[in-house]
Amino acid sequence: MHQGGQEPDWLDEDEMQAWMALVRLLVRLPSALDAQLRRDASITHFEYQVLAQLSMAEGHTMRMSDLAQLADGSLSRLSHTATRLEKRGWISRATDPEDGRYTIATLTKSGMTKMVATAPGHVAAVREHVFEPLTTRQVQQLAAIANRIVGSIDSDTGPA
Amino acid sequence: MHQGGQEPDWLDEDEMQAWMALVRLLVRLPSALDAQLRRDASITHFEYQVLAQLSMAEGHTMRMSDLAQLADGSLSRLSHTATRLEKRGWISRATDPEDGRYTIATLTKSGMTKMVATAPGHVAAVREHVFEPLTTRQVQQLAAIANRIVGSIDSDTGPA
DNA sequence: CTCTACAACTTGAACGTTCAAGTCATTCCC
DNA sequence: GGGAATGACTTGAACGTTCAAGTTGTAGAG
Repeated sequence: MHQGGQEPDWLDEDEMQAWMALVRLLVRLPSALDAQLRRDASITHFEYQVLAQLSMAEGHTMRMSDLAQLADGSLSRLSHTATRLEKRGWISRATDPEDGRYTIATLTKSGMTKMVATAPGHVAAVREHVFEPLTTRQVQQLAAIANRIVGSIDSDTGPA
Repeated sequence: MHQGGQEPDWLDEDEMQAWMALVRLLVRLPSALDAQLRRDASITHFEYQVLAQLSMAEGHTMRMSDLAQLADGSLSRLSHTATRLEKRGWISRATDPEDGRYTIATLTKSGMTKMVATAPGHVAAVREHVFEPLTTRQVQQLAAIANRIVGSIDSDTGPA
């Protein structure tokens, strides 16, 4: 808010250009990736993330709260999403026998099949729009930049 | 399974790390900026973009279709948004007298006041989360990277 | 052992976006 | 000049996310 140095009220020309480019990226890339998943798999990017995290977990099982964090979403959002995924038969939920407060989500066999069918197309889209247009060096730069920005947001609000 | 040619099926470790960092950025930065605008100005980021574009236009006036493109949204989305902004008294719409197919949106005096009150806080948030955590060099890199990725998306779908 | 506090969900309503029509004005072509 | 084609919106319903309760389960204090 008030770093010691100078904080002009507006952005200079270079900053403005970078900012507009970033806004376009923030709008277009998510919508392009969402569009591919909706078109080819009738699934949301967030739903994909949920299924993907489960498919990578031990026993294809995870607590809802851990899953929410890994998939970058609120618990409420995950709960609604889980309801939908359950209706489609891709996951199931059960109370954690070791602690009744937790709910454990499990990827079903059908859900795993869905992932196997969906992942290659999605990875291809990511590759096409992110890794193909960039040099190896730019990919490293991007990772560093993204981590820096997210770090700044985390230190502002809940770092958890 | 992979290594066949230039397109392996999965991402290697560096790519995976970069990809996860990017996804986090794509989720967290928009929501952080939206949150600031909602909290301090009861306005959406898209609504802000619309008002900002109008405030920068000649005569604070623009065709809906041009506005939709500059604000990176569909015409339908802009139309709904315009209805809301009109109800709040920040813009007005009128048929283009030179061509009845177009609709011209104009920022009202009250809308300009809103912008003047809202912009500094939003710019501060952008500065805090984007420019402060990055070096000048990283800002340049980010702009180049964003343009590359958006270019790839544009060349795939509608370049317009 | 009960009472309070808290954490992990779940739910329903409100909100914004998308999608698929639908309306209206202009242009093109015969 | 009439009729199809095109482009610029607008509208309403469906969908997903957020926000504000509400429920349930456990731990901790007394």
